[in-house]
This record gives sequence, structure tokens and C-alpha cells, in this order.
Amino acid sequence: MSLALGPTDLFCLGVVRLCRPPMPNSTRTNFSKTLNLPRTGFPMRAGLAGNEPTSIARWENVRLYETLLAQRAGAEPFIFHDGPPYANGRIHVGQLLNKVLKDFVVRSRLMAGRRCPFVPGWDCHGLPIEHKVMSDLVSSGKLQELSALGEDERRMAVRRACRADAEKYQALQARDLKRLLTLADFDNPYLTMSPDYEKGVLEVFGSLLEQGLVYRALKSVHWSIENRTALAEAELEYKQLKDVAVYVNFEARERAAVAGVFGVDLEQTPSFMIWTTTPWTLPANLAIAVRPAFRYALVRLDDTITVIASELLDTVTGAVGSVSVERLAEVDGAALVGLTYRHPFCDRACPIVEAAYVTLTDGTGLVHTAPGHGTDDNLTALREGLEIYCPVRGDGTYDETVPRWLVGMSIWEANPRIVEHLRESGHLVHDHTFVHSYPHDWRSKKPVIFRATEQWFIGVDRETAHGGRTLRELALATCESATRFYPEWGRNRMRGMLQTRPDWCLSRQRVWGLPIPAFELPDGEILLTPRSVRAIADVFGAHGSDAWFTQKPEDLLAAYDPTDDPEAPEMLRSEGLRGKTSGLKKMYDIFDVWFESGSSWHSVMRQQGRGFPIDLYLEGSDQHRGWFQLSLLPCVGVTGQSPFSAVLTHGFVVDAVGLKMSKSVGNTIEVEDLLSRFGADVCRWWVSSLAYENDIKMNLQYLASAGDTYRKVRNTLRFLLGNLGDFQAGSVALEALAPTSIDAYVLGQARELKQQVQDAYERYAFRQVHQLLYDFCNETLSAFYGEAVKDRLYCDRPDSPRRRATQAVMYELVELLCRLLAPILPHTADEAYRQLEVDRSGTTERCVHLQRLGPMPQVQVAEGFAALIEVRERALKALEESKGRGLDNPLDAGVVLPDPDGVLAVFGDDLADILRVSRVEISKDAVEIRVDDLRSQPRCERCWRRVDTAHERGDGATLCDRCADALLR
RNA sequence: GGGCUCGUAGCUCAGUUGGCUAGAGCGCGCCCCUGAUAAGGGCGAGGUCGGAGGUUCAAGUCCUCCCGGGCCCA
Repeated sequence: MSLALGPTDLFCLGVVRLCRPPMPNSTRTNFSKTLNLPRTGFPMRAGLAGNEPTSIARWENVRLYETLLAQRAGAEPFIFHDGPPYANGRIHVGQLLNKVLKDFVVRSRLMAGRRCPFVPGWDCHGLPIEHKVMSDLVSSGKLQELSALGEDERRMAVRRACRADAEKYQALQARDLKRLLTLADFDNPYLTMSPDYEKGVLEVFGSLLEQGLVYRALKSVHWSIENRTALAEAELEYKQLKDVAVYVNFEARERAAVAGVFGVDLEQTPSFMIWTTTPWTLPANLAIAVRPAFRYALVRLDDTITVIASELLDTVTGAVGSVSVERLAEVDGAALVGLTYRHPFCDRACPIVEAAYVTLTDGTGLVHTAPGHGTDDNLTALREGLEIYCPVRGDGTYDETVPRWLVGMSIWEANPRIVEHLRESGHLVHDHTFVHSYPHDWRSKKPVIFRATEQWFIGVDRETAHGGRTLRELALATCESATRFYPEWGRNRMRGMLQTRPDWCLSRQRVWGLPIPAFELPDGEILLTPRSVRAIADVFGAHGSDAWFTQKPEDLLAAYDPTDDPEAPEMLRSEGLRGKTSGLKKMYDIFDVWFESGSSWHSVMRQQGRGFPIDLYLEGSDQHRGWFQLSLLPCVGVTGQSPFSAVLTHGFVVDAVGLKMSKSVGNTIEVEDLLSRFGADVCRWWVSSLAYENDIKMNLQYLASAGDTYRKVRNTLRFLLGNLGDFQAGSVALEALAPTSIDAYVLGQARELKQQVQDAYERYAFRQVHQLLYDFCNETLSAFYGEAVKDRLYCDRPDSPRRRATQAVMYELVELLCRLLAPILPHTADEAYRQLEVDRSGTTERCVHLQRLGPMPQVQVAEGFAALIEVRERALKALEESKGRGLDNPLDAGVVLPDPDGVLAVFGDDLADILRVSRVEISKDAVEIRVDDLRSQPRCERCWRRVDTAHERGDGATLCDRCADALLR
């Protein structure tokens, strides 16, 4: 046998040797050497964990991010903005999810030709870092050394340690994020502790201050005794706590008044019975609240007369163990309002007031009210003009305004003492232990207390300069109409939270943060005006907020002239800073970190000219109350509009059975582990498969499944690449493809795919992108097209027009698939995209991420394909059934297809390829699909098909005409 | 306790304004191929749609209650 081997054939020999040792005695292998079998350097095994770092290095070498932005300088921008994670610890699976989703947005917008800069950010200030640093300082004994320093020096020492910690973790997290193959301006991240950023935050604050939205007030806040600070809601954990609860009788001041209200004669002074779980707040009791609409009973319990809500009478008397109960009279709560009582152990008289928060779920229906120790109590006091009285100091001990036996005592110690005191004085009706959900400091895990302190607030119900509307109104309005929510229910959630949120407590009594730049004058007045804040903002912009601790007041205020500031305190305005500044004292409250991150729309975007408003905020659903809302409020205050035009939220990562991940339960998964096991591309492929708006179950098994489908996509790319090594790009006019050709059909499908994927990316429907791409690779390409064209690719002469046409389409498919996959699989898409050129010309200078989606060639596609696809399914079933007759190999079969309407006839010889059988006959008369046994027919030894033209040739081999022709060359 | 939300085959998800025997992929089982080969192809079995009521000629789809999960709040 003489075989003329062309260049392509030699090329294929290489593959055969590579993949399996040749079998010289086998006729089969001899012919297999004459085939154009696939060959590519794109390996089946991805080796992602090892190879992805190479891609990262390559992209860094070409400065991919900068190059892309330069390339898109004039393109329509997509304004995207990163919400800053806390610079503490390594990234966790929630951040993996979040940052990968963001990267899908960035990369898909870039692929669509948009300009999409993305600056990653980190939240650097705040309690967790400070707490950790303080713990370290304590355990290393360094805190002791620091105590020798002055206040400012000590604070600076702590701040330096905090900064170092934040820098360390920011760098580690940035490395983690690069490893996830996210594309961002990692060389220029934004850090909330950097001078520019801090300056921007003060600018936002100054604007709110200017509108009169900032105020200082005594207010009950959650107070951590442990950390001596007010805590935000986010810093609380609710845990079960066992407390002593007491029923206490507060004796009425005027027996006659009470008797009159109830319309009875009284021979002894009645009491009002309250119930509380916090006896330590009793010294601060200034009122009893009742609900006007409830009924209250005057009752004789054993030897006392007291007042209890009628509905609770049985419950209470049962609980306190009264022996005899006699109901004397009953009135509406409204009638009680205005009566007065004597405090059981403090020397004062207090009123009965009304309040809507009084319920009948527990207690007595008369609520002990201590304005200094509760939010509701506080509000009632404001309305009733009561003092906000808080005798508890920051360290949890009583000040000197309480009875002498309590002064200086810690409240926890006082609890039992007060109970005993009440018992001895006869006011205690009953005490019992009570377990309830109670807020704890999230760091120290200790119960917090409610305590009225001087704090800075932003009033959400104060009129702004924007049409006199309040922050709440402005925020609700933008949320209603000016914002798109993905998913739509985010709007409900945001609305609900905005409607009920209280004023924003801005101040924290900590060190690691941005100082609220207020000064106290000797007379107790406070200097904090829009102009003074702007002066400090400039100082912070130049030197960072450390300046607050390193500079004297007169230096900080060097550029500020109070005589030119109408809002400055009178003394400063008339006399200026000269001579008086020595009396100015810096105040040391810092901003709630949420105010810092909530100003990023200004500090990072608006102030830096990066675009405003922002097209998209994308965070976990907890940020409805966090970053979304706390960015919205300052922004509507400053600008009158929302910082974002769309909000996308994703759910939380939970374990395989749907429970939240927690270190104590031990069901967490480390990102590092995922990356080394599966690689970033598989992790990203998995993320793209999720309905991210719901909770996301994570398990190594699920990642492994994602790995399986990833390999399917990878092998499809490999198959395409393997058949393109000898193809010249542009050598075939795709527009000229016959509409009935399977090539035209697939190209048409690809065109549709591109449109659908692009639409899905546009709608952030990444799951749909995933589905479309997978299905296309799996069904359209692997099962249908690939199977159908193998014969022509392998067996036709290398330059046969129909092989070239298929190659041209495959080339187009690689170009398209790499681009469509690139946002999800940055490494794999680039690997395949580069390999296409390496296989063909050895060129390695190529990067899919510098490409964008272009137009697809227009081709006519015959309408009959729908019918063909349908008939194919039925034919495959028929073939399956015929396996029972020994027709195991479809190439031993011929199929007769009924075609009464003549739709199938146009497909001609492609029909056999599409069904993977040797022959297909069309019959106008046939009713059912028929499978013929062709095993008695001659079989071409090269292409294994039993076709008419197969017969024995001169050299003794049985070949079909096509194969004989291919061998001639 | 309240607000928002989720609960469809073992797993991930589709199921449009209520309307034919509830779909897909993965996995699984069986089979084919051995010229994409630690690949590829075909066929098939899996669900009383979290539970219980109700509205309707008709409910996975609407209403009520319950169970379980998540986020946020108290």
C-alpha cells in the first residue's frame, strides 16, 4: 500500500505517537494515520491550581487593567463601585461569592465594549481591629508601657498598631482577590483610613452639619461597659440572659386622688405595681407609663392595695403568689395619667404618663420608665419634658446622685442589693429569675446596658436643604422610583427599614477611627461648624486624621477664622482664636465606621471624578441595612439624590443542609482550600451556576460537580481547537454557506447564543449565561455538531471545501466562546484563546480580555432544521431499540425517514452524519422510522461507513470514493 | 416577637397573567464507541411541587395557618 502523506498527515502522525503507541500490524492504525485527527496543545487536564498563577503573572506583565482602561478611554462608561470589606482576616466564602459576582459585572461590561474601571476598597477603621490590637497590647504587656505616655501619645501608639494591622490584612486580602482572578485597580485601592478618603468623609459631614441635620443629645444608647463605648446595632449579639425580675409597688403620693379616680373610699394608700428585669435601673425611674386604652384594676392583694392592668390581674397575682385577691374598681388607663407616686427609695415624686409601647404580653401593664436607660423611655421623657436622668457612669458604676448606699457601686452588684432593699422596705411584691433575649457586646460577649450619654446624631426626620424634605423622605422617594432592585423584593426590604429606622448615632468613644472634629470651649460650648469642619478636612487631607492626635488645636485650626464664621460660638466669633485657643480642647469621639463607608460614593467616586451617580451597588442582602442604606442617607442629604441607580443583592453562603456557617459549628469552608482543590475558574464557574439571590448552599461536592461541567466546556473547546491547526483564518466566506448546511445551522445557533448571553449579562443573569453556554457546548456542539462533522473533519481531504467550511465555523465558535466565557472563566478562556494561535502559528502574544464582542457573520439558515432536530430524536430512539437486533453500532445501520412534506430532502448527505449512521433514505410514503441492517454491505475500512461507493480497490483495501480520493493526495 | 425572603426529582435550577400525563442539566443505571479516550455518544429510572386547610371547572402557581432555613431588627 502506498500512501502519499501530506503535511497534515504528518502532523497527525505526531498526535498518534503522542497519544498511543502505533500498532504496526493493524490495518486500522494504518488508516488512522491517514486521518486528520484533532491535535492541540490545549490539555484535557486544566491543572488550574498550578496554571492560574501563570495567567495572573502574564496579565500583570502586560498591565492588563491599565491597558484595558486606556483602550476604552472613549467608550461609554459603566460606573461601578466596590463596597469595602473589613480589613481583618483572610477572605471568606461570602467574599468569594461577592467579589466573583462583581468581577462578572466588570468583565462582562468590558467585553461588551464599555469602560468599566473598578477600584477595590477596604474598611480600615473600627472596633474589631482596635479590640484585637488592644488585646495584643494587653497580653504582650505593652499597654503598661503606654500608660506612661500622655493621652495623645498613647492614642497614637494604639492607632499606629491598628494601621499596621489593617495594612497587613488589606494586602493579604488583595492577594486573595487577585488569586480569584478578579480584575481591579489593585495598585490604587481605596482605604477608609487614607487622608483623601478621610477628607471626603468630613466634607460629607460638613454638608449635613450645614443643613442642621447633626445634633448632640443625651440619648439612651447600647453601652458596652467592657469597652466604654456606645455600640451600633451591628455590634450587638442577642443572647439568652438570666436576670432577676421584680414586681415592685410604687406608693401613690395622694391617696385621695387615686380614690377619686377609681370612685372608691380608701382606708390605706394604694400603690402602682410595676415589673422590671433590670432592678439596677430603678434609681433612674422618673415615671410609670400606662396605655390609655387599657383597663386598670384597683385591687386588694392580701394586705396591700395596688393597681394592675385588668387583663393581667390573674397572671400577676398567680406569679406573685397572692393569697387573697379582691377587685375593688376599674378605670381606663387614661384616667390614671397625671397621678403621681413616691419613688420607693429616692427622694422624689414622679408622674404616671401614657405610652403606646405598653403591652399586655408581660409585666403588669404599668411600665417602669427610666429615661436614661431605654430608647422608649427616652422618647417618652422627651415628650413629657422629663429629665434624661442617667446616674450610671461609663464604667457601669453609680454616680453621686443616687442614695448613698448605692454610690460607686457597679450595677451588677447593685441588682441584688436593690432587691434586698425593696424587700426590707416592703415595696417588693415578688422576685424571680427570668431568662430573656438580651443584647450583648459582639466582641466582649458581655451584656450591654442602656445608658443616656452625650452623642452626635444625624436626624433623619429633620428638614434638609432639598425642598425641606427629610432624609427619610428623600431616601424613601429615591427607593420608590429612582432605583432598580435585583431582585425586586430588595425594594420592600429597603423601604421597611427606612420607615422604621431611628436617628443615626454617629459617635463612638474609641481611638481607631476618624475623629469628629469638635472642640470644647472653657465654658462648655462646642465648636463644630461647617467652616471649622472644612478647615479640619483640609488638614486631614494633607496629614491624615492622625493630625488630630499630633497637633494642637491652634495648629489644626490655623486656616480657620471664627470671626468670619457666623455659626461659631459667640465668644470665638467676637474675639477670634488668638489668645483663646489655649482654652480650646479637642474632643475625642470618632465616627461610626458606617458613616465612613457610607461616604465612599463621595470620597472615592464623586470627589475623585470617577463618576456619579453610580450604576450599581452589589452586596450581600445584609447591606440593605448596612452599606446601601447608610450610603443612601448621607448622599440624599448632600446631593438630594441616591448614590446608586441600581442595587443588586446576593444571599448568604450556608452549609449543605442550609444552616449558616460558623466556626463554632465547624461547618465552614476555607477559600484557600477551595482554590487549591478546584482552582479559581471552577469556583467561578460554580458561582455562575447559582441563583445568587437566595441562600447559597456550599459543599465540596457541589464544587466537584461544577468541576465536572467545567471539564465538559473545556473539552468542547479542546475539540474545536484540535480541528483548527491547519486552518487559515478568513479563507472561507461564511456568508456563502448553504442555508441547509449543518455549518450554517450551528453558526445561526451561535449568533442566537451570543445575543442571549449578552442580554443575560446585561441583566446580571449570570446563571442564565452559565446555562446557555453549558447547553450550547454540551448539546449543540458536543452531542450534535461535533458528532455530525467528525467524519468530514477526520476523513475528508484536508482541503475539501466542506471540511474547510466546518473549520471556518469552528474557528468562529472558538472566537465567540472564548469571549463569552471570559468574564466567568478568565484563565480558561484566555488559555484557549491563546492556544488557537499557538496551534496554528506559534504566536503567543494574544489576550482574550483585550478583545470585545464583535458582530457575528450573517448567514441564512434553512427553516427545516426544527423538523430535522425533532426527527433526529425519534431516529435515535429507534436506533437504540434496534440494538436488540444486534445493531449495536449505528454505522452498521441505515435509516429510512418518513418525509411526507419534503422538508428533510434538502439536507441531503448531511442527514447520515447528523444521525451518525451510514446511510439515510428519505421516503415520502413511509410512516414510521425504519432502521435497516447494513451489516451485509461493504464497509469502507477507512471511514467505517457502509456506503454505496465502498468497494475493494486495487491494493486490496475496501474504501469508499471519498476515502480513496483522500488517499490519492 | 416583628420585617423581608426561601423551601419543585439525590444535587443545582426552569416553571410566563392559575389551564394538556411538572421540565432541564448534573449525578445515578444500562448500552454503544475506542479515530475528542482519565474523552465522546445514546437510552432510561427518579418528584403526592415543605405540611394542612381553603378559593376555583382547574393550583407548583392565589388565600389562611403550620413546619423548617436565611438575612435584618427587637
